Amino acid sequence: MKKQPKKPVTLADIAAKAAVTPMTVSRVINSSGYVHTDTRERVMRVAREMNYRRNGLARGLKRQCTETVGMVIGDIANPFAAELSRAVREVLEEHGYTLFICISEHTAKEDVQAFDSLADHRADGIIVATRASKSGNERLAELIDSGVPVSLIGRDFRHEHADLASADNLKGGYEATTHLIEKGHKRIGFIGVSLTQGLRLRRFQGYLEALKDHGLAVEDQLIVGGRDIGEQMPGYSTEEMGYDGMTKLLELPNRPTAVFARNDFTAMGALNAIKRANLRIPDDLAIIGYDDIPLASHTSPALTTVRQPTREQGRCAAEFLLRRIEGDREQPRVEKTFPCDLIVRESTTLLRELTSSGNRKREIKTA
Amino acid sequence: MKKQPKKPVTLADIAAKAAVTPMTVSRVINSSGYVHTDTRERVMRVAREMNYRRNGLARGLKRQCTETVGMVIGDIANPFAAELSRAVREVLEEHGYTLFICISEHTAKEDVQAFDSLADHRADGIIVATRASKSGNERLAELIDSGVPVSLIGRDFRHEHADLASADNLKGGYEATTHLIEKGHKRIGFIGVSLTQGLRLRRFQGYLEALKDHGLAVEDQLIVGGRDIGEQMPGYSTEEMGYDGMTKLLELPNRPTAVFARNDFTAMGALNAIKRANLRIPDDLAIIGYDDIPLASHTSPALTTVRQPTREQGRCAAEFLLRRIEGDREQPRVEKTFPCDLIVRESTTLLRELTSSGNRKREIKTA
DNA sequence: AAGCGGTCTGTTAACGTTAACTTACTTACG
DNA sequence: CGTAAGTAAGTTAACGTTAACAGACCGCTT
Repeated sequence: MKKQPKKPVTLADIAAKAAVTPMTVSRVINSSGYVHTDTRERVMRVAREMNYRRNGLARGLKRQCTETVGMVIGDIANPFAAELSRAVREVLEEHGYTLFICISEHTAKEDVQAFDSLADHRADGIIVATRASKSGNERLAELIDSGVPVSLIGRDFRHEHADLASADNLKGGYEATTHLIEKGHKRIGFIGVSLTQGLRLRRFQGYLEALKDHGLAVEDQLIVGGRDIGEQMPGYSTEEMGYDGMTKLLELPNRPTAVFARNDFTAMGALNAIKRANLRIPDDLAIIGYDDIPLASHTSPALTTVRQPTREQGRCAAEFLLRRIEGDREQPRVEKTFPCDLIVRESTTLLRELTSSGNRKREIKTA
Repeated sequence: MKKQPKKPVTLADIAAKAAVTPMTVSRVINSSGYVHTDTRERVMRVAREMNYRRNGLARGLKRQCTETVGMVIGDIANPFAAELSRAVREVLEEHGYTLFICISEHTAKEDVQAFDSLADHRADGIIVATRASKSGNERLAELIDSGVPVSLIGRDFRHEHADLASADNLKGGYEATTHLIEKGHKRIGFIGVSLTQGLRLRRFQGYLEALKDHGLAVEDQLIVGGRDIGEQMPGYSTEEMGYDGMTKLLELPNRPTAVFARNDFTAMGALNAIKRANLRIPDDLAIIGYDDIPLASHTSPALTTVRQPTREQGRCAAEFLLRRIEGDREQPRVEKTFPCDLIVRESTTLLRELTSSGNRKREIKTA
């Protein structure tokens, strides 16, 4: 009497065995409507015996919702994205939604693919945490127009009906740079973008603005790394970029005294290059990262960096999305920007500053 | 004549506008069967105009397959898992499948939840890369029994109809330890497990066996870190564990001369603790990690570690799964184990060894 | 001219579930 | 004792798609 495992058990199968109609079984499974206690127990027993699993496809088709949310991120293995997804999941779970994650590997093509997959499989909503791209934005706009609830995290894209949670990376970059300037640095490099591509990166804009506001010149040769070919680079390999970029900077006849790295991984690669060159940090070269990944406090010297409120952004985006899913899909856009915090650690702080405070602005000699 | 964005466009809508039946539209959309060129073009035009998106639920329900595969991983932000998922996706994409990822955060409860979600939404197969747990294994067995194709990566769980790809971490751990022993170390610590929990960790078993085979005693006090409370720890925070563990080891009256860390993050935390204690690596303390994450070659000193063939495992698991999805779901289990490579870098190699080779076995003084 | 294979399109009936409605029986109360 | 409210089921018809089959027409062979 062993059954073929091929065909999954359906409500009808259970109904037959329990001498009721599929509708009654449905009521039992969903605990909705009236069912007599005896019947309920009988049905439940049979369902368990037959190892019933509900069919989400049929259910979703009929009910027009799947209790599922998709999230698109550019790069797994990025502590920032990890924390984001964790926060998103937390919120969704409280509301009974399941999170499915798609990875775009930072390419526009797979970004679009991910949107399509999620939309086609009728996710109730989509959270987008990937970098903007032309084709991605277009497809996104199409989906939003056709009624798919969308919530963005730090993506440079606006739409009337898509909410946005982001960090104030412009200010973060500004403060990081200002921090270095206040330490007396006048020649500050940036690792991780090309000048042309960089304009899309808010923290880089902050860097430029800070230099300008303090009357410092932007030197092309101090801006290194970043490939112009569409940034097809998974974040995890950016330490390579940091190492290479810093190596390039060190070869300059007149090298910078401080460096702002695009993110902490880049900073760690740079850190390594500096050490290999037998230079002292921060005495010979100060360095600042971005994101405050867990490792940042575990390098030596510990990395000065900028923390963005990751959990908050994730939770916020999830809440925005749920409001849209469960409420009016056409409601006007909401946008929330979270402030960033400068986390000062050793990589920008001279040892003597650590003990004696005061006299902050000080000239640091160029090498 | 603007339409309500609420109701998604269906084949019937297109059919009406294009003066054909839904079946014909279906044929056009799927490029199957005969359709006259004129008709095809007309239908395609209308479909594009109306911004049609196919309904994966209805499609999956009717066709009994969703062209979707689910993957469960314990921890996003783990370079190992990232590389795995990348490889899996690669293979799946070649075969027209979409990958959805679920995160279990290393808890059994969410492991089970992820399995359920994927099964309920009728993923065509599931790739499992999480650590084994009792409840997880049970649910997994149920699903496999009821015909869901499952492929495992490095999970300590066997089932007649679930394939397995894994790395030989026992041997990896053995070789790592042997490497240290050959460098003359006699007191070798392990950071990252408790003695009781550790028996599930193959690389730790390798450590124990290597010690035994070389006539070295296992000292309880040299084995630190790892919490007994179900290992609820996301990998990204393991640098904390490395730092704390190493700190504990350094406080011992008779500290080890070498340390094997559970993974590279742990090793990096330990590295940091050693530096803070102003000890030299590897002179005072040699250290070896595991996984060879990209950062491992960018620490200073660069980290000796064990590399597992990550891409290969991912591709293999995906191929196993596809064979099962597209072929006989009841075919006997296939299992493939990949060898690991010891990657010797600076953290276990004395500087003088780097220049002059030879005379490998040498006594290293205890501090 | 009958018949055959190829082309094009339409019809029907599911896939598994559930919203909405209907039926029937029970109890409760003025 | 009639009727309203509550309980416990069953019936019907979708949700959007497609497999399977059935026509209808074409040109081509024999």
